[in-house]
Amino acid sequence: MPKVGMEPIRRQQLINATMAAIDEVGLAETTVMRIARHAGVSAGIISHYFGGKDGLLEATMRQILTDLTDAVAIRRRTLDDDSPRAHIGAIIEGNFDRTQVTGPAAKTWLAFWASSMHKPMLQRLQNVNDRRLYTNLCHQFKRVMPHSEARNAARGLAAMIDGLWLRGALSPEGLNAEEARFLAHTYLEQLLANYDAPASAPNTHS
Amino acid sequence: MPKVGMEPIRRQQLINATMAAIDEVGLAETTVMRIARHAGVSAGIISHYFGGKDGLLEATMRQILTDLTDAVAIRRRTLDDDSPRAHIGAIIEGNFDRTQVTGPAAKTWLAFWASSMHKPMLQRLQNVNDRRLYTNLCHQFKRVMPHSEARNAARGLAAMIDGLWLRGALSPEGLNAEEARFLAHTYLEQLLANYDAPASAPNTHS
DNA sequence: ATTTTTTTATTGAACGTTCAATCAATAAAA
DNA sequence: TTTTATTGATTGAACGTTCAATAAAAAAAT
Repeated sequence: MPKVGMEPIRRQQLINATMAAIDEVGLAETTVMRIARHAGVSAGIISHYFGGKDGLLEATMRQILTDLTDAVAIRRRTLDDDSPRAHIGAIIEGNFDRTQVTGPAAKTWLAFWASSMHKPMLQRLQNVNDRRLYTNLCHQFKRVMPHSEARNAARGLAAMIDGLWLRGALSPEGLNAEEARFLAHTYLEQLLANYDAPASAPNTHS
Repeated sequence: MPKVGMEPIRRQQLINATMAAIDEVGLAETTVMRIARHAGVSAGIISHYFGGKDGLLEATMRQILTDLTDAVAIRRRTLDDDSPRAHIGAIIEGNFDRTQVTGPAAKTWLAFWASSMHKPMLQRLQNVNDRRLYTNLCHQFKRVMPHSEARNAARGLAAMIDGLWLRGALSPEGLNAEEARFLAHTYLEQLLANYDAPASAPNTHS
């Protein structure tokens, strides 16, 4: 089977297999053999392409974070309205896209989240992303409210997004993305209510 | 050292040592030897009192959940005001007490949270607690707003509490409990604003 | 076109390490 | 002397990594 130019293909295969394995049995029981079996290759290949198991795990987390960043960035770039509400709305939407909020990516994300507490490299990646979410939210809120208010709004909305997502990942039924988005947007409207004109229709507590 | 009636003492010692170990190096690298060393006993004693490592981990999670439940229950029992606002406020306060929001309990909690995704017994414990938080919030909100509204308010506040706590556990500086409580209470006031008279002073966006 | 050589990709058994669990031995209290 | 509590060396299983062997494709030579 050795064809030339296998590297990018195998790398992606193994990253996907890693997510599948973590989704299946959790990070603690994800062995290189299980990952290799998912990818249909041998265990040794992991060390060959990623230097070892840790390298593969790091690459997998990197991809998840990249996917999230892209999901947000694309929505913000294709905005027909430059208002803070539109930007923050796009951030919410992007955070509940996550390539696939349901399925392997979701549980993998949470597994890495917990793991990052004690692995400096993962913690660094985690922190960069957390800070970006907060900074972006803060910047938009500051356009319509005092800075101290904006900081609290950003902290609150960031917590709500993570909390919705966390509860979704843990609930047996998985994350109801539609409901999560609704709750986040409703909260956003409440935050903006005192400073901005309502979006399209006033929120009528349907 | 063998005195009679050591069982409850050793059990507590080992549970505390488990939290200390998880706080120190994370769940993945928490071995029975490390726990035993923290407790100042030998590794074999863990199997003797808890049937094995898993038994000890389960007991540790049970205690954390019990502590949380108690922290909420105590505050709700000593309420001088039976209003929904007071009850929900007590739930918020209890959730940010957690015996010690900072320190070993916090990281242990998150570690178990992630682990519960693939361990049925931990998942059951996790679910009972999540459901209780939601049910309690929902019941109080229903006293002042339509049921469908109340459900959303409860889901939103539950997500905010978990999200604040999650971000706190992960941030290098640890959870700022005071700030978290402030954000949660502010959100509560926003949720109640349309249905209830303000608490003591109107919220003046300080 | 066919054969030979070189390069690249992959395998999987072997190795060393780590860990949880066990249990016979031990020691202190009753 | 009996009971209770505890130890810690041992055991067996599981894991990640390594590396010599292998096999297929690509390149070179015929």
